[in-house]
Amino acid sequence: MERLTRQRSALFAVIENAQRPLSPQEVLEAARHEVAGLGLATVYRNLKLLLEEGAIATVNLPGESARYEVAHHAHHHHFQCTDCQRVFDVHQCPGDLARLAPAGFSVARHELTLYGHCADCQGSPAQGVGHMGHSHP
Amino acid sequence: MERLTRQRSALFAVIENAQRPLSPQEVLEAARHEVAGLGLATVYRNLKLLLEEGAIATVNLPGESARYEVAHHAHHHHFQCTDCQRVFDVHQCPGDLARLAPAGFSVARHELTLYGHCADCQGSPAQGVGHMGHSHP
DNA sequence: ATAGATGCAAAGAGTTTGCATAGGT
DNA sequence: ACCTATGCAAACTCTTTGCATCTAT
Repeated sequence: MERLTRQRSALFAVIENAQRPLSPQEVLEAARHEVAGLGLATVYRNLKLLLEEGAIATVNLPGESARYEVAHHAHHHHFQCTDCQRVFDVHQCPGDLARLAPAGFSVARHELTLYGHCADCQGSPAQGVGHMGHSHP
Repeated sequence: MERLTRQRSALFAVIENAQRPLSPQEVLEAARHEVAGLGLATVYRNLKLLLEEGAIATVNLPGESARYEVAHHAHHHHFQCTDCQRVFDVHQCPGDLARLAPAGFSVARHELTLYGHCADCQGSPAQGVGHMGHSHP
């Protein structure tokens, strides 16, 4: 049976309260405010557990390592700001993408990532406003 | 100035002749048929060089490490077969995705990946026909 | 009390870099 | 001859695993 430890709840709370998908490192840093000696291995182990029980979901963007967000089962996509590197949810979907595949191929699923400037980075071409740290410093 | 070595031309030939994006490991294995003692570091160094001179392009799919293909500058997307893991080009594009982003966000670019069964894997639910190896054995 | 969870450190996988040598030009 | 490119091995980053200890139940 699973146990409710301080680290597990802190870790989940961090993901739940984030307004965007977080990397394991970001989760570690945020959760350490709550649980001082938290180790990175514990973060990875709990991310795997939370994934298995469906509490969180993996966000994989092209060329980036995995981020994690609370599982909101609705189909959605992601937007990455090319200034601040933060990732945001996009709840719209172009739909009907099956027709794009070559003849003889069947399409079951798709992933879409949009790139551009987020609302905070519109005016400032080199850095965001600084709500949260950059993924790529 | 750059030199034309056996390894560099073999390496580029492999990518040029492939009908799909290849991983560094796949490039190594294929190029070794031509240049016996080829090292992985040489593959990585030449991939970087070929990228810089615009001869090849990186193909980044969500959750996968980078693959490489010849640079055909036309905008296109990719399809990954969920059976054989191979990646194929998709030359169609849904277009007009800017409208999907949240208000205040500007969209400059997008990446789209389709998933399903390729032509070869239509009938066989567990493995492909075996033209080339699986990325995830 | 007991079995799962933690933290540390070591082990893996993928990619990059340092260095002496080989080989284009 | 010169100087880039190569191959090997070590370094690095990210993630996973082994193990002794801790702790929720």
